[in-house]
Amino acid sequence: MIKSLRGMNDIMSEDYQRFTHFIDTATDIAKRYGYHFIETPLLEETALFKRSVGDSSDIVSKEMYQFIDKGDNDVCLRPEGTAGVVRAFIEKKLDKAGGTHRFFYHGPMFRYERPQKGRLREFHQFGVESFGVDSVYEDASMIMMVSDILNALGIGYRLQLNSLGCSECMPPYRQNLVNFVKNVEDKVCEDCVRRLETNPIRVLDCKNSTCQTIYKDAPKLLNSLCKSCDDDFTNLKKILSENSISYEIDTNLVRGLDYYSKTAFEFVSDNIGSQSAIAGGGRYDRLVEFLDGKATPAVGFAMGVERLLELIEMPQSTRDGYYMGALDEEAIDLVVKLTQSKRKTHKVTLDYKAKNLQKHLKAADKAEAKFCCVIGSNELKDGTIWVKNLEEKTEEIIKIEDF
RNA sequence: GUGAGAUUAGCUCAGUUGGUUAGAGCACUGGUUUGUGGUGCCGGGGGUCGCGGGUUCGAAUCCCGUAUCUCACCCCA
Repeated sequence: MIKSLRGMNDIMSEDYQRFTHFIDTATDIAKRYGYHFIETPLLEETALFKRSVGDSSDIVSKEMYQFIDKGDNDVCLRPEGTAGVVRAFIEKKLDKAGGTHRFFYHGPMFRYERPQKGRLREFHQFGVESFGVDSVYEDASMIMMVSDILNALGIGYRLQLNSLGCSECMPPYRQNLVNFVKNVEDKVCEDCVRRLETNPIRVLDCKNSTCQTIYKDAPKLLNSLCKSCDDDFTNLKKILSENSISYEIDTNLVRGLDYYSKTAFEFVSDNIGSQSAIAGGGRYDRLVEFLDGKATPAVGFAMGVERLLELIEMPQSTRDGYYMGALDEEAIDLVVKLTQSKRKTHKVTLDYKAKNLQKHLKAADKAEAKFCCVIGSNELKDGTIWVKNLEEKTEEIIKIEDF
């Protein structure tokens, strides 16, 4: 038997209900915030991700579905959504056009990882990107938007906040941190030694308790911010508080992708295991420039759809539409005909076989129909149809032409 | 990529120190109460026990390999 590839799932039945409910809800809210849908290709030039996400990140260095296509191009399946949207933004020359441009997207992403709960090789993200607004109010709006989406879905969360500084204050801080860690290099774990080379800021959220003890005295990013970054961060906290969004400051919160600066945020859930981040994002003012566009401030976030599906409270399903059945063989053709016309306006479940009334009622109940409609020899003779409202338990016999 | 645990019917799971034809509940399906459901009664179909080797007179059960899932690390949404 041929099975689906490791870490790749079929989405159907109840999962699909949840999936579309999430996408519909998030889409609706994104539109209210002024965002427009964008669909970018699943396949992009590998260089795009090397330059945006960063060569040193795990995502690019070991998790990409990368191959040479028949035209000798080095391509890969997208491991995340932002890079493609930024590429499209620049390619359509919206950077030169100026103004603000807001996009949302959703679709599959691919990373060659070891699957576990909340982590798949093909997974789905819903994300938004805002270009051209440098005000921290935009960062706050975006956080409130995520909050709106999660609230609409009945999902509980904690919001963690940090500032990663800008090109002015981050590099000196990074150097300070590297120096600090180098002095204690023999005491920290292997992973941290490796991080020193790849992504030094990452040592801060190392889960090793020995490391954590050592890093208590490490220089703090929030104490090293320049005036502009510090003001923005203070402002952000103020705006969120005024809008009743509660948050916790997490000085160790580091986004995994290279392009983030200033505001970084993560929404986490305590109810889905170790893969607890359900949404993450932040500001990336330098990325458009990195990808050869005209410098444009930008901020965005992405949500992991599969992680959210487990947490969504689904609205109670209600009876809807009609169930049609025949009590006698002779009535089947008429039932089929009536079903066809009823389907122009309503959901109709049709049974092709003649059965007794009890069977039909059971089937109608299972189909979650609101009305059970049957035709037998009596109805056939009188030109009527028997209709029972399964919710109110009322029934009536009506003329075929009035049905 | 590392470590640990799982895998038996469509689903959730039993299965004794290795011993006849591998079970249950739910689901599915047929009959029935002679035209009234979601909650009656009686029956039926459905499993190369994840896959491949090995040990044994005999393997769902023991051993080895492998795939997948789960949990943790790592990473991230």
